[in-house]
Amino acid sequence: MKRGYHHGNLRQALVEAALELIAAQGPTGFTLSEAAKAADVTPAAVYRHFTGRDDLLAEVARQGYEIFAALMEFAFNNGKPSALAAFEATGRAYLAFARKYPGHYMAMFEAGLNLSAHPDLAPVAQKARDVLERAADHLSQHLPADKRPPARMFSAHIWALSHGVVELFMRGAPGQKSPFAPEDLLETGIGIYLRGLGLLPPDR
Amino acid sequence: MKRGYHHGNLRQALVEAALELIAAQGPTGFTLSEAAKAADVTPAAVYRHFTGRDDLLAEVARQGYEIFAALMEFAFNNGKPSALAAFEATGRAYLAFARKYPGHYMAMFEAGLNLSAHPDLAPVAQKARDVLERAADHLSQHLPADKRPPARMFSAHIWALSHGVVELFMRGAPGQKSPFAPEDLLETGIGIYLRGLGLLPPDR
DNA sequence: TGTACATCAGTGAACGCGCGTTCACTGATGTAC
DNA sequence: TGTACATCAGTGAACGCGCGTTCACTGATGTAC
Repeated sequence: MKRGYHHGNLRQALVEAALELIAAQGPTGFTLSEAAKAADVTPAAVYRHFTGRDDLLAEVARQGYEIFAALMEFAFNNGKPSALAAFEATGRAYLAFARKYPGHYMAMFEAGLNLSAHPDLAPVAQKARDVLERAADHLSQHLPADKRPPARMFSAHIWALSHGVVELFMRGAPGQKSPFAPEDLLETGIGIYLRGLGLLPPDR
Repeated sequence: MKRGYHHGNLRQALVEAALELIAAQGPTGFTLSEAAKAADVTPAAVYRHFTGRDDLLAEVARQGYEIFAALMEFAFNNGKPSALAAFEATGRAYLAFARKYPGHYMAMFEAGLNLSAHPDLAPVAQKARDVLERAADHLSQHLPADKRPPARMFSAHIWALSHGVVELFMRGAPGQKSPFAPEDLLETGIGIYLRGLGLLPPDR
């Protein structure tokens, strides 16, 4: 790490400290003072880089959406090799993101951030949502127009299923254990759903 | 309300004050002191009825699971008039519960309570889960045994979808609005899923 | 019915704590000459 | 290359706040006689 002015890159160091705290204690357990401490810095120093606690939290979420959108985009891969394969890849990418970037995920979806209160946040969040919707739209082109559900509804179903799987079965829900791996749960769930749409052959 | 000893029924009054606070500010925004204040009582009075903040929160969740299980049981109605109708009714009941009892719902699913740390909580939570699983099991009897997914997986899919719909599309997610009513989203989602299982005719 | 007593729900004051935030400051870094 | 100066990232002390929790208490209620 290059040491530049004083600390070097305190801004990013704070973001990373926040990430670990959020991953460990949830978005509400995260504290400006603790993040400062983890970055070996006085709490007051945080105010050189962020307007306050909320702003730091929002930056964590923003970086999360950035990574998330990129990951989904990569998985979608412009609908190649096939609309179906690309769609299933985005589903897997959703879960992979939640697993690999728990701090980001929690900041994005469990912090209750007001998107419109943070102008930097809304567009990148929308961008992430758009990828999934695009994948759904591509795929639904393979359906006869009269039995085609709106792509936004289609993608909302998958988003909801994925989010539910993460929240209920991936978090080490204390005192409760899932009999299935989240990845399997999502994969089979999406499979059944796509069969229901006529996008997969009816037989298993 | 019958006025009994001193306050009457402070224990339940505190639970109800907590419910409103949780519904308004989320489970982590809930505060023992505020709940006491809302019940017109000193914070110290709470300790006559609960061992502390966590215990009060857990009681809110416990009552929630109680209501939830009863509601699901009622909707399931022992699989009548048909396994399919009963199953769909439980799905609707899930969402209805989340909408009607937001404070309970949040305490149950968003507070991150450690089920095993609160011995009263685990059995009633399990009871609620069992209803949905029973509904799934009934329904899956209508499938040929070789294409029948395990009932627990089946019910996990529906649970995850329902939970995701609540979290993403029912909460007045600030700065973000859903194009679909959560109820519609869940109903269509379950419909497609059941068609995928061969439990509904393939055509719309 | 009346009185003396026991119970115990709720009080009020106090505690230590960590929080987010502010402010005047200092001293390391970057830059102009 | 050396010096004087400007910048500004981070410090350290302080603040007011609300939190959960404790404790000795008080006084309304219930009960025994």
